[in-house]
Amino acid sequence: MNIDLNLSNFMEELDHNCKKVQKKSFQKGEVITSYIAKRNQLCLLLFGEADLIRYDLNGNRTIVEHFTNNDIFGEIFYTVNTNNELFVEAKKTCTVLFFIYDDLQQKCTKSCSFHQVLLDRLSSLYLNKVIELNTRIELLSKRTIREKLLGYFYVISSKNMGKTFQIPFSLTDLADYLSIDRSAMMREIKMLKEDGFIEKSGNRIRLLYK
Amino acid sequence: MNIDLNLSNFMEELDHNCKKVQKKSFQKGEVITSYIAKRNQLCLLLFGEADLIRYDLNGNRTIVEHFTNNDIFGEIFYTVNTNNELFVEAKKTCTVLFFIYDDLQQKCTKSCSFHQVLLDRLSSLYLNKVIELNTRIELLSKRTIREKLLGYFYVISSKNMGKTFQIPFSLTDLADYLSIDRSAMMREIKMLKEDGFIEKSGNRIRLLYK
DNA sequence: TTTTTTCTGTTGCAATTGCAACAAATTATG
DNA sequence: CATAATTTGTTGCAATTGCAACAGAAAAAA
Repeated sequence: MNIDLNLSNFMEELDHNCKKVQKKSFQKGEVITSYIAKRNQLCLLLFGEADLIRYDLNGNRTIVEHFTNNDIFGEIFYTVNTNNELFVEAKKTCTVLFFIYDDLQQKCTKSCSFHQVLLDRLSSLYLNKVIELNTRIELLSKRTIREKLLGYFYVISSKNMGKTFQIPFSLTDLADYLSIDRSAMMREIKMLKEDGFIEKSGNRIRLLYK
Repeated sequence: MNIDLNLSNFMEELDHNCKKVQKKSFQKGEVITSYIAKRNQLCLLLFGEADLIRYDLNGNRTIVEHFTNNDIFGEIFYTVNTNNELFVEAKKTCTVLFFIYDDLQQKCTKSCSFHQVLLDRLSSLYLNKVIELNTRIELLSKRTIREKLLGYFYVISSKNMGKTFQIPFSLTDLADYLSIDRSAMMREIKMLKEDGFIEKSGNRIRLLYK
C-alpha cells in the first residue's frame, strides 16, 4: 500500500516528442476540461487544486469531487451519464496531463518511459480514487446536515492527524460539496458551536468531541 | 474498453492448492464479510447478488453498494473509515473469492495462472468500480427525493436499454439505497404517477418522459 | 486606495422530508 | 396449507431543510 504515487517525480522521463500525452497549465478559475463523454479522456493533476462541478437544471451547483496532487479525473470515469454537464475548474494554478485512455495502453517510443511508469501505477491511482469516492459516498449518504458536517470534519481531521484544521473550501463551496443549502449549513454550524461540538474562527475548526 | 471482465471464465485455471485465495459460497441472508479494516481484504463476487450495508448510530440502514457478477469489494477500499460498521450480505446465493491485497501482487505457482489473469484485469475492475461509484455519487448528491428517483430510474433504464424495467430492489431497500425515508419515498412515487412521469405495477416501472 | 465582487452570517417563512403508526398485501417458513 | 414475517401503501404531524432576502466582512480587481 505504500507506493510512491507522486508521478511528477517521473516527469523528466516524459519524452517531449511524445504525442500520446499533452501537458498544460491553468490559472485559477479556468476550465480544465468539460466532460463531453466522447473522447475517453483521462487526466492527471500533477500539481494544484481543482474541482469537478455540476449544475443541475434548477441551478444548484454541486462540487462532485475536489482534486489535489496526483488525483486523476476525466470522462473515462463517466460512462453512464445522467444528463447534467460536468466540468473541472482550477481553484489554484494547475498543471495537468491529458491522455486518451486507449492510447495509454499502447507503448510509446523507447525514450519515453513515463508511459510505462504511469501504466504500472494506474492500479494504485485507481485504488486511491475508489477509496476517495467511498469516503465521499459515506458523507453524502448521511441523513442530516449535522451528520454530514461532523463526518466531513472527522475525515479532514483524520487526514491532518489533528483536531484542529483548516477547511480547504470556502463555506459556500463546502455546502455545494455536501450537497446542502448554504444558509441551512450555517445555521447548523452555529448550533454545533452552541452545543459544544466545535470551535470555529474563520475557516479554522477545532473538534471538541471524542 | 471492451475487455472480458467475466473472471469466472478463468476459474478452471485457479490451482486448487493455491493458498493465496479462498473460494466460498453463501446463502441468501448470510454475511459474506464484515469490514474490520485490518486484513486488507479484497473480494470478488463471481456469481450472485450482495449488498454492502451500513447502520448508523440512529439505526438508519444504508445500502452503500449493490454488487452483482464480477464486482469487487472489501476492506481495501475503506482505508479512511468514518466509524460505522460495514458488512456485505448475500441477497441471493453467492460465490465469492477472497484475497489479501498484498498477496495478490505476488506470483503464485506456475500452474495457477488465474492470479496473472486477475492482475491483468485489476485495472479494468477498478475502473469499472470507479464508474459505478461516480454514478452512485451523482444520485446521492441530488437535492430532492423526486430527483433521486428519476435519476435512479434513468440509470436502470439506460442499463436495460428500455423504458420498462424491473427494480432490482424491494422498495424498502431502494429507500435505503437512495438514503431517504421509505414512506416519504412512497409518497413521492405516488406523486410521480399522478404527475404522469411513471407507471408502476409491482416493482415494474415504465418511464413516460423523454 | 477605492470600488466591486464574493463570502459570511442571520432570520422568517414555506416546502419538503422524516417519524410513527397502522392495515392490507405479499412472501417466506414450518 | 397455515402461520409468521416482511413489504407495501397510506396518512397526520413534527422536525428539518431550503428559499429569499439582507447587512456586514473580507477578498479581489481596478
